[in-house]
Amino acid sequence: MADNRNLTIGDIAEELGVSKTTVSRAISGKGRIGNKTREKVLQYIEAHDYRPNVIAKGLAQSRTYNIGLVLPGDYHIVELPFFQKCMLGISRTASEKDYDVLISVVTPDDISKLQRVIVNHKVDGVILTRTLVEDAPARYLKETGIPFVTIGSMQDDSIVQIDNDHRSACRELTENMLKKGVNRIALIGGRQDYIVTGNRLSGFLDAFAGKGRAVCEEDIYLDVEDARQVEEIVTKLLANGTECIIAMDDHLCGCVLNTLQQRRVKVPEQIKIASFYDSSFLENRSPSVTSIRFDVEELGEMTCKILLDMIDGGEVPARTLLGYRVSMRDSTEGYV
Amino acid sequence: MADNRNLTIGDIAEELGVSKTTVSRAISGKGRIGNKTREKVLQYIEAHDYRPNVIAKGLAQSRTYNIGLVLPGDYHIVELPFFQKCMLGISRTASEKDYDVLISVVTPDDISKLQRVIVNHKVDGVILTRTLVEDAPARYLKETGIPFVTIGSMQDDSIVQIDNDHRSACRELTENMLKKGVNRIALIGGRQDYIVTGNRLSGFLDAFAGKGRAVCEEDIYLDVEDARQVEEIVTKLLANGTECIIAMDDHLCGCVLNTLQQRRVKVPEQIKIASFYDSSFLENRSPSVTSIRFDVEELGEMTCKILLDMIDGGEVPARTLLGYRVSMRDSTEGYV
DNA sequence: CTGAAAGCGCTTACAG
DNA sequence: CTGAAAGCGCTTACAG
Repeated sequence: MADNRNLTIGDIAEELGVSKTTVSRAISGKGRIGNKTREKVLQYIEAHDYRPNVIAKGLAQSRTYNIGLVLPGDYHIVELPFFQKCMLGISRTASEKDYDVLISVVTPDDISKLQRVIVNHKVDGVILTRTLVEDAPARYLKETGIPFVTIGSMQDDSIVQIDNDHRSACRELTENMLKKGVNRIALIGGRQDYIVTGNRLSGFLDAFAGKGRAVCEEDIYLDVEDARQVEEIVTKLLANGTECIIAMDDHLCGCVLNTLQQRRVKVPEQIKIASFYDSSFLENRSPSVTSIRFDVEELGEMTCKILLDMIDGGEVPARTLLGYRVSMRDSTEGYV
Repeated sequence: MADNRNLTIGDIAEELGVSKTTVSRAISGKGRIGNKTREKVLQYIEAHDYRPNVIAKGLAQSRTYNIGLVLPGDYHIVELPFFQKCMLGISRTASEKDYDVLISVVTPDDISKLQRVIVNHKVDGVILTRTLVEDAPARYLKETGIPFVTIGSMQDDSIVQIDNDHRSACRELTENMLKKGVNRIALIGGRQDYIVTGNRLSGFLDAFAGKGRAVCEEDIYLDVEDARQVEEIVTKLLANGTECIIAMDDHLCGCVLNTLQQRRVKVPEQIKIASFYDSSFLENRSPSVTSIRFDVEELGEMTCKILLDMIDGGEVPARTLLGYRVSMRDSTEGYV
């Protein structure tokens, strides 16, 4: 194991009485080479468990065989399983192509960790795992010219984007509720800097518009971040005659459920609840919570595949939209 | 920005009329060099925003300036915020020393992703983020001779370990309950393959032994993984006269709370609950849940620091034990 | 089909 | 204090 650490292309060449060029060609499959010669080299390699030094290979080709994965370092965000699942999908796909994943953690006001990785030439391309209205990382990457893609949508069409269809998803969920005869529906969402917040809101509004219904402005709460805010909002909504609350993520939904439990308000009898679903945290609650599911690992895989294609100089679609599934559960039962 | 991509040490040397050697020395600070010469080079570098190619530097020094972070790919585990928080601490510390973090995801029966990274010489050292009784990754790394450390304890003293003191933590928590006059305490824990499970169990037993009390065998449930199992156990415990349930992690605790809620069992009046705390998911539940807190980001930082020392050939402590905090909250109130 | 040589961008003995 | 040269382990025109 430890003793083949230093087996190089030169060693093999010498041992086999051929040139390093030949060995290199046998390995890479590039350039003309005799069949017998190739076999001989390949066999030797196999037998001695030779592994090329990817670093040296990278130097010669100006490649690193690494992709950069940019993760948000903000407090709450980090705890969402979304990023972890993304990472799994990305990592798996990268491995298959002999690429590795190098992480850098950024916050909206500090992208220095990303810059370091780029400037040090440590990656061949980058994946951004969320998109902001004012997206400093995207702007920076665009300037450098390095291949990169975003998970999440952006206005800028020149940026390659992969996303789930949050707008349609939220529309469909809302429509389902309207069809049931639930009329007074409230929406609680996170930061408006996140583009996804706006998309979900649009879907919500689409559903109402489709039915020719008006939305109460006071039923929409955005930029909600902590449990205390949720508590206040829920209190207001209960007094309000709200029939259903849609939470834009599971963290918010958890806060809503806790508040309702404290107030001894029964779900779905007194109020209905729905959420966006990334995690298993809501899975076993009772009642089970209606929610929208995305296949986040698939999202990661697809994203990585597209980035790798870009790095190889291939043509890739400017925008890729993945699906979703609306799971109606106990928390929205009733009203026929 | 994009145009200084190719500024090399050779360009600088030529421009300044010195040798590449000199430039290299000015940058690295190694080797004797005239003060004026150094200044001249440094100024040029500053003015032209030169960034050394870390890859080339690495090749020459047989270094990569990357550390490998091994993450578990098992289903449930991935969702625990523990690993994400660890990663933040590690990444931050690594950045400070100009190192980057490269991730590889392994499962107990497939460590090929880790092997690839090692065999490709892509990292200078490795961090294992959990420890198993039969730890394939640790065994493999030990064989290769590469510097590595584990987050979590191991039997093998030749392996450098960093861990929180789970045993003492669980002992103290249990003692607190015993002191309150709570006698019938049950313990629900995860897989026994995880060394941490055993440590927490030991702490639990320590507390009873310290008071000269016997533990009911039937109050201890290990290898519990899913919500259904928890449900059965809780049902049994309720029939049993159990006064308190200690859950070994927040996922299990969440399952316990859900079951109790379904059964309309009141916490803490009818039964008391305590947990181990990594996340904010239990934070806003009502009642608030008594739990043990660890500073996971600090754990990550410390671990990274120690690994970097090892890589630099420094002496490091074989075992580093970090603290904890027991937070008594509403879920264990009562009994004086 | 095969090889000698230059090159990727750095570092580091070895001389001076 | 400074430099010419070899080397890290690979790739890739250029010849033959």
